[in-house]
Amino acid sequence: MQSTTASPEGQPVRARILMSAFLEFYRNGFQGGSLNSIVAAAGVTKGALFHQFAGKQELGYAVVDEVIAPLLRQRWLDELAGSPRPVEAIQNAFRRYIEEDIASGAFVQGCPMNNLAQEMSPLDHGFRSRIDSLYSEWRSEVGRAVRAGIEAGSVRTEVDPDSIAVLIVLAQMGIWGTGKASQDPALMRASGEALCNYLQSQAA
Amino acid sequence: MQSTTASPEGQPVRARILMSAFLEFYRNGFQGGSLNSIVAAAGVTKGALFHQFAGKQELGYAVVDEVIAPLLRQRWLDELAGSPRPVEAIQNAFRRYIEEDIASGAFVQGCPMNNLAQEMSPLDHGFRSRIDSLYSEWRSEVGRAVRAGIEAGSVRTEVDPDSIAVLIVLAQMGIWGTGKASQDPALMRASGEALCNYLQSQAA
Amino acid sequence: MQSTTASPEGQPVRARILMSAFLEFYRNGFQGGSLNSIVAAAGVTKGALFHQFAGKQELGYAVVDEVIAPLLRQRWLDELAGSPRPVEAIQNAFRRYIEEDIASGAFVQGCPMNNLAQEMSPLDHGFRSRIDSLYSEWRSEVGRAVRAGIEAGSVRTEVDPDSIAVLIVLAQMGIWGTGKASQDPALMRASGEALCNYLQSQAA
Amino acid sequence: MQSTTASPEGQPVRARILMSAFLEFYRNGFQGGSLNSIVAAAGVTKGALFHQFAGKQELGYAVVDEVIAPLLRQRWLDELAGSPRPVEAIQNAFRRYIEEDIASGAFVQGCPMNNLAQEMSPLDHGFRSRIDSLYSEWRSEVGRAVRAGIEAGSVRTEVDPDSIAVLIVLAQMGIWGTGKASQDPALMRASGEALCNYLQSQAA
DNA sequence: ACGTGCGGGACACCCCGTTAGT
DNA sequence: ACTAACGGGGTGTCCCGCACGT
Repeated sequence: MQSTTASPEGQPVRARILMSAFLEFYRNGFQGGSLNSIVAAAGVTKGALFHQFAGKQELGYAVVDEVIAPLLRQRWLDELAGSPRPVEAIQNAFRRYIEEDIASGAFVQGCPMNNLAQEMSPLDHGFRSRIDSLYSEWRSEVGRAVRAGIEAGSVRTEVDPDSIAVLIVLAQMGIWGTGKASQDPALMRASGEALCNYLQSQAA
Repeated sequence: MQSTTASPEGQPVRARILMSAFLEFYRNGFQGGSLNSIVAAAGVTKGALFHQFAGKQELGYAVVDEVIAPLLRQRWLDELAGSPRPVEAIQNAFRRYIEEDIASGAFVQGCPMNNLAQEMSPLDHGFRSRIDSLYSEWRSEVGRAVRAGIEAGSVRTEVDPDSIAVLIVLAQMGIWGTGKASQDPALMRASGEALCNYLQSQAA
Repeated sequence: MQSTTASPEGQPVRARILMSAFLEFYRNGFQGGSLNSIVAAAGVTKGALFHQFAGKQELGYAVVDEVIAPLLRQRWLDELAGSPRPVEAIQNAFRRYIEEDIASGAFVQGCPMNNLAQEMSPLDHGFRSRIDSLYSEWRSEVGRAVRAGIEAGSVRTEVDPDSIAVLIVLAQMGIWGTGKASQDPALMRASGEALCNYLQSQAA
Repeated sequence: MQSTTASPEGQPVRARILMSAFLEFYRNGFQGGSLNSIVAAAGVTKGALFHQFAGKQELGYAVVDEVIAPLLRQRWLDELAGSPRPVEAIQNAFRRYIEEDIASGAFVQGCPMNNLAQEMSPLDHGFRSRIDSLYSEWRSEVGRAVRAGIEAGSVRTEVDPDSIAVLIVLAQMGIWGTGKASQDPALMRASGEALCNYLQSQAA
């Protein structure tokens, strides 16, 4: 029944706040992000924010759970699920998202999940455990896909699926971190290709 | 009678402020770090800080130039300089620092340079250009060492030195980022080994 | 089907709110007390509260009228009504309630009526007039009882009933105030005994 | 040396803040008092307040230590110190201050020390211990004066000095509490006289 | 009769910078 | 070279009250 009554801008208030918060934290970090900016951008009041979330911390947690996690699954995990050729799927994903983020300019802001991980992991257990779970899920999905690829014959039998999974997630951090620090599209592309070349050597 | 007069604690004022600032920013980030905490930890007053540095921003720049840059060179670049076997040297460095940081517990705070890079690159050009220069220097040194290794016969001739350099720096970001996000020593070790195995495959 | 429908917890909503409000204001004062805490403790929503009471102020008035006033009459006035030996009755009441409040620990919170009187009298006429009426009633009842005691021969004929009444109510404020400020049961007992000794000197 | 540089209004900033805070807390209680009102009345900024006091709590403690305690000693303790006729001295003090507070209208605000004691004792140990110490000092001084009166022959030898001291402090709470709750000068005078009559019966 | 979502504003905190003085 | 007092302003928190809806 949801008394959300479709607000003026057409989105329910809670979703508007979450989206604004995601963007604000993406741009300025969690600690640097301002609730005033968030409510202003969302077109709502502080009262509405405080009604929906117990405070800045809970809002941050909700951003991870309700915005970042779905984004991760949509971008990286879903298409990996049933693929018999995981190496190609991963290469394609890297190449596609690198180009997308360069085209949109988003690459200079890095990866939203990694940004939060690097900023908040040592400071707040709630953030750390949520984000660590997502990275674990990511590694686990890659491992499963690689194992499937070995069975399907598209991946060499000697490779260690868990080791590859660790390296891929690690490389995603590093590639987007490099793009953010250098703001150099060419360097970001080179980073992606360095990884893709390594992956190619693991294919059957 | 230069202002380097040894203060009560035995260090000149400017150095004490720099060290406190480095630690504060390492722990709480640049935006989250407090000048009040810094001066309190350094045992000086705000007046002294503002006498030595024009403001928080300039202090941050000085931390990069005068603390982080030397640290980077000492830890990663110096021993790479004349080594005829770069692959081994890099492997050793990774293994040693991973163990050191696990032993000291510092791994949960990540890499100071990467922390600042991820937080400040999109927000402040002064930080970004300084840090990007350091990463460039790093890649350049690795590339030079690999080329030397090829000439010395310790590295296979097919490898692209620049590509390896990109990948190594990228992997350092990713490994320390993984350690920070997971707070799991085993996972950090596994990340390091995944990289070292790859490097091994590039040796002659 | 009046709104007195027994709620889940077995008490009608209005009574539950009043009790929660009484406790909240007793513990944190009227200004410091939070409506959110009250509704949470009562297990109702703010809508219910605002349906029953026009606002915080009216709720406070209702607490005085419907909780504190009955409490006062039950504890101090009822047993005084027909007593021929008022001095003993008052002494007994003081001694009993001092011990009860020490045993329950409530003495560190003082007297609910006096607390509200001291906090709100200069700030809000509605509170002041209600509470002042109760104190007047108290003095009036003590005066009547003392007069009855004089007629019954249990009180010396020289005493001024009104003066005694003033002093007794004043002393109740002072004793519970002393207990609250000192949190020292021995001092509270000594205060009560100092009063009882004085009263004894007024008996025939 | 005091760098207080005699501010525009002629008083050093810290003293102006303390005085404003005392008045604000006297009128609205500690919890109800607003730092904004205090700085506005003192003609200073938030920065100045925060520089002088660590927060609202510390400001409240300083008001007790640096405003209320001296006031207590000046009004009640000093002239009691060497008096050979303590009963008269105390009676005079009560009568004088009751009339003064009625004339100034301050009696409707009660006693500043008792106000804070009743509001904050159960909520904050720092307030409670400070104020309790002052009340203890008061009782101790009255006890000493009564003992001196017994030796000087102005007080009956049977009276218990400690018991009288307890009663006097208790009565001060009660008298000013009564004045505040009733806002009736006649009732406040009657309260004072009831106490003075009792004291008279203790004189030699 | 009562629940939900929300408005608007005040609050204490505390930050970074400056200025007058030593 | 260094200090202390102080200026403004922005932060997250959270409160009381209303307007719907059922």
